[in-house]
Amino acid sequence: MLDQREVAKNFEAVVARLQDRKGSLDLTEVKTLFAERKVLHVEVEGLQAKRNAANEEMKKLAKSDPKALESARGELKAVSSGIKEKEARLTELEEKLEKLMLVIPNVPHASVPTGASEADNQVVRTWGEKPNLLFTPRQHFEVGEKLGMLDFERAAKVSGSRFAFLKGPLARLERALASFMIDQHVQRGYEELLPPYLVTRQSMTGTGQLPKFEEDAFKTAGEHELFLIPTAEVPVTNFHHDEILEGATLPRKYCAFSPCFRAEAGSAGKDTRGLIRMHQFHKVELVQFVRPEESQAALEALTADAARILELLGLHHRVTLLCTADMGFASTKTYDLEVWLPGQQAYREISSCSSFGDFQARRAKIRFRPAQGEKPQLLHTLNGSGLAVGRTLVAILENYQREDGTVAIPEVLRPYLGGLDALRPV
RNA sequence: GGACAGAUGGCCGAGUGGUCGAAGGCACCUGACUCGAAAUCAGGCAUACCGGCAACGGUAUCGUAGGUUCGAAUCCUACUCUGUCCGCCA
Repeated sequence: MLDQREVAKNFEAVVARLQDRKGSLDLTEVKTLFAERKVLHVEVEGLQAKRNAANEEMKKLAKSDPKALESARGELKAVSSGIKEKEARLTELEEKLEKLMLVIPNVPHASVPTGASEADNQVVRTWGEKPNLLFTPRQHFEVGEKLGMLDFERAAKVSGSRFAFLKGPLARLERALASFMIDQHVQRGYEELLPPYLVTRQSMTGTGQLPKFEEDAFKTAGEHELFLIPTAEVPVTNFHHDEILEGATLPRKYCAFSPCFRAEAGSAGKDTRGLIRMHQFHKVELVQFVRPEESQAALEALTADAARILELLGLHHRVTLLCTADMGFASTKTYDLEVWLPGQQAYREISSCSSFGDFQARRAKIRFRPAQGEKPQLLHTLNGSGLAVGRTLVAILENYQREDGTVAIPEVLRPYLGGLDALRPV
């Protein structure tokens, strides 16, 4: 959520920058409501002050003059009900304003390129090179099925489309990847959290998934409404909901492994084959809580922490800076990590690292005290995938495949697989 | 699922319908004392919004939402959450 006062103060500039995003919205109503609210607010406060003063008199009359008390009581009753009416209108206005504010996206950082589509994203750097395969590389699902370790048909029977069973060594590889990533991040100063996979509406609103993107989420049936997390970002960011952190304890860095659940509404027909786009997948997430002045540097560092996993796995990839049109709702700036998939002959997103400014902190009420005795203020949040485990598995299957259908296991993962050096057909 | 208990400031914890933005304590800040520190003493110390250069003044906030009342932290109702015990279960 944006700061209402900032929006009111720099209205033109904010509107202009929001126009650069896709599907920008009209903010004139916000401006009008803000002005109206201010007038009404002053009015209500004045009336309340009068009532409070009158009540002081009542206190005295109660002792000295019971008769005058009775007549004054009638008058004050009218005053009180008048105030209540105005208060109700004010509440209504505020709710309307709040509702509008909740669906306004974050303002892109000045360093974010303006663009009209993902074609305007900028490649910032590239690591490694495309593997030199002396045969026509297969796509990961062909590799997996040939190995007899990937079963979409049975998954469809059990759960429908966009689910998969992994079998044997491939299932173990998925677990190994997650453990490897977590171990690496813990070594780099991230604290591991194992979060709840079901969260409240409030938590989903705190990080920005709601109210605007409810159709993307799975939620529980029945009167006990809970949402399946689309990413560990939601529980981990809300870990500090409504808290004031001591400045000396910043930055706080967490990593978390979790399954992620996504309805994938509106992506019908996209990536229908394979493991790229699933209703359920595993991800290791990095989340940071930092001082505002440190968030830009923290984004660079967090992105590097995520990219480092790809480097250790020897996977060729590039880092792109998303343009204004391609950024997520809550983000001020986002780097995507795109891994090379020889089977697809394409770079595919495997991590998305964002800085949110105080946008999430304002929604989730996360503050810090800069120094003892100083006033609490909103901190900045960041997060990024480190990495999407399923897509990493895809990248390994495609990049490490051999002509005979076996798949080499990257050195760094072998200790997690009992020394296994390759996947071989069963 | 059943039975109780509770929800107050950064933390702990008092609170009779008006004298309560809220005692007291802890933590923290300033000053005094001290060579310095500890201890002690004095003062300060919630958040948000509005007005003001400022001092300061006003308004709201005691889990959430309603209600009663001239007036609610205090009374009533519902809800949420937490704790304890019992049952059930991985």
